[in-house]
Amino acid sequence: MSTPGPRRTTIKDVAELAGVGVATVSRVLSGGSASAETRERVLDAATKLDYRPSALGRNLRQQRSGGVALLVPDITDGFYARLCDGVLSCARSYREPVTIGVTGDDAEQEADLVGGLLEQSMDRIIAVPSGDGEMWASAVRAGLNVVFADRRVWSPGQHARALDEVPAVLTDDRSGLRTAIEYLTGLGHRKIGFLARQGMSHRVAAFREAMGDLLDEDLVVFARASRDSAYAAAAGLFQRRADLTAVIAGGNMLGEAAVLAARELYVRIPRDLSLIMFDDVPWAELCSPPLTVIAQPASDVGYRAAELVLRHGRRPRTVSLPTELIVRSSCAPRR
Amino acid sequence: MSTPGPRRTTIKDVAELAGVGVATVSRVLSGGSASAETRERVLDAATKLDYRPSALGRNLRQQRSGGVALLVPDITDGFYARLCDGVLSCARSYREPVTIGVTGDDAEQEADLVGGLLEQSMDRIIAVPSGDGEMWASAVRAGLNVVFADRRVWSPGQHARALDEVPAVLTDDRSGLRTAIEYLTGLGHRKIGFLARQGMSHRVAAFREAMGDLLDEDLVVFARASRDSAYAAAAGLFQRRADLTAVIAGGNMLGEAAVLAARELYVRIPRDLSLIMFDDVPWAELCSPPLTVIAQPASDVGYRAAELVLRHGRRPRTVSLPTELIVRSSCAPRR
DNA sequence: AGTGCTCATGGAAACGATTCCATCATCATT
DNA sequence: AATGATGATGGAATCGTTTCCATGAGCACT
Repeated sequence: MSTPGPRRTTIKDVAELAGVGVATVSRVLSGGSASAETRERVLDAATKLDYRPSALGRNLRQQRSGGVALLVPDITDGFYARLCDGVLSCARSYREPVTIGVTGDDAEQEADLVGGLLEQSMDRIIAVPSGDGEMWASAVRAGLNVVFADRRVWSPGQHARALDEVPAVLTDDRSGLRTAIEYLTGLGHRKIGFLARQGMSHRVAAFREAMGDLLDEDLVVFARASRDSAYAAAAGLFQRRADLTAVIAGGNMLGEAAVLAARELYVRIPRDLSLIMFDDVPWAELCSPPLTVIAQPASDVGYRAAELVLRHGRRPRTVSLPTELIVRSSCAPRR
Repeated sequence: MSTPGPRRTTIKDVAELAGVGVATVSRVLSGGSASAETRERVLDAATKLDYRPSALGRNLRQQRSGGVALLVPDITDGFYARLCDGVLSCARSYREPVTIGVTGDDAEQEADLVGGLLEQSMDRIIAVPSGDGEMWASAVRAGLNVVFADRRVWSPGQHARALDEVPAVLTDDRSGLRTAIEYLTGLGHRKIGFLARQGMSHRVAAFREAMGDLLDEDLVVFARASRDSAYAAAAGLFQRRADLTAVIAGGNMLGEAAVLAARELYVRIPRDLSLIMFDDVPWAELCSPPLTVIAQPASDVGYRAAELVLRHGRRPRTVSLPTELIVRSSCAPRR
């Protein structure tokens, strides 16, 4: 059935050809000390045999499989796609493979995925967490090396501080939202809505805070992770509250849904409704009208997170990356 | 430094608690034959100890690491993101981890990545191939279990047929292009351009074939994998050939670039130029004007490819998934 | 009763690397 | 010249699983 082909060349073969012991070969190849002459003989033999150390053997011995895992809610979302890209590009320079899983913003799937990783003895993981702190706390206790990206999660109990030590790479949503809201209120808007997705509680909290007295709790709505749900949430909000004059979409899928729903309901942007969207995606400029957005350095978030988990040096608690309001044509003064 | 914590429970512990040999435990757990009583005792012990077999040990023994690798040109491209999603969702049901790499449509990076996978003893890979047949042929000879997705590559020599056996999941570009071109010629267009990206030679070939006598080789242009390059290619074509009245973009990034370039150059779509884009992305509808597209079932491509590589049953050579022309507002009769 | 067959079973040998530890040579110091 | 320190070296153990093989029990048939 399978190819009976020539056995893979092992460290033993190299040792034999070089006339040394396997231990010496291992040492030379992983930068240990050896005499110049031996080193040369080993290296020679290795190249002659085109020897590639088997990750399998190494992994078993070291009780950990190499590589990094990456958990995102939805790889189809441009933001997370860029985040992945950032991780991938950093990991590449370390020659570490990246295993990706999508959680769909669902705690159960997330727990499943993490369980699978544990089974693989993966011990490094970058996650956009969806689940409860409980699960992550136990994962950390199990020795998993976690870095949070885009959002984080806190220790459930007031005693357990495990999660509070987990490094995280976030975007500065708070300040992004603040400038966005300043911009909108400057245009005269008072009734400002927020379209959120499950798992965006940090962003919602920032919105609430930035809105201050203006906050109308009825104007923040939640959608689940799907496009349909986003559309339903947007359409529902627009129909329910005719007095709404501006809305902030918590992500590009929400923004897309908002544009679509507005079009469907004959709500004109920006004449009837001003729209600001989180995340600057290429189509925001192509859209009609071009969308004013809060740009986030998605790729950098991924890259930095990967650095944190891979370099593993002395690491800062949390790094926060700047956001930027890019004004295009989807906002107008309140009429 | 590392936790001195309680040793991971191994198969040996289970055997001990159940009062049987390790071999028996292994058999029971992997569905071998055993007496009812033994089976129960083993299962009991396993649950009591919360035993999870270590993938590391298994992998070493079986000389192959589990999981699937997936190579795409650019995960930031909506089409490939959806393809990934399809693969991920299929792999999930098999509980197989997926390792993703991006090639950037570059043969060298691709070869690097494949080398890395070999080192990891990954033996199953789904790839959108960029490189030459040589590399893939040698990978197949090395025992790699390859399935091509979205496009394929043929054996370099006329003797070596290794690659021709590799299964592939493709979209029916040929028929998609044919209907698109029929549509355009029906609107009176004769000078039809094609915006391609490196690695899209199959699509270009299909375009050439479908164009027949109408083909003007000067109207097909190539871009590299970046957004800038796509923009440059589109702008170059539009400026160089004022007689162009219609253009087909070979992918959504090319389409985006075409819209942008047209806008920049005051070329009005569809009045001055009709545009059809490969791949129906959400923003195509949001764009102004909404874009006529050749829709491709990206997610299905991924899913089917994953099925092929994971089920590994008797497998068909190649499966071709239908495309669909979705007419929106980016094409108009030639004036 | 003896022979042959089918099972369940457990010991032990892989798999390929790293790493502990003992050995030995070399060299400097007393 | 004897001792100690240093450094290079290789044998062997180890990681956790699967799988080969031998053993022995149970049973049916001659």
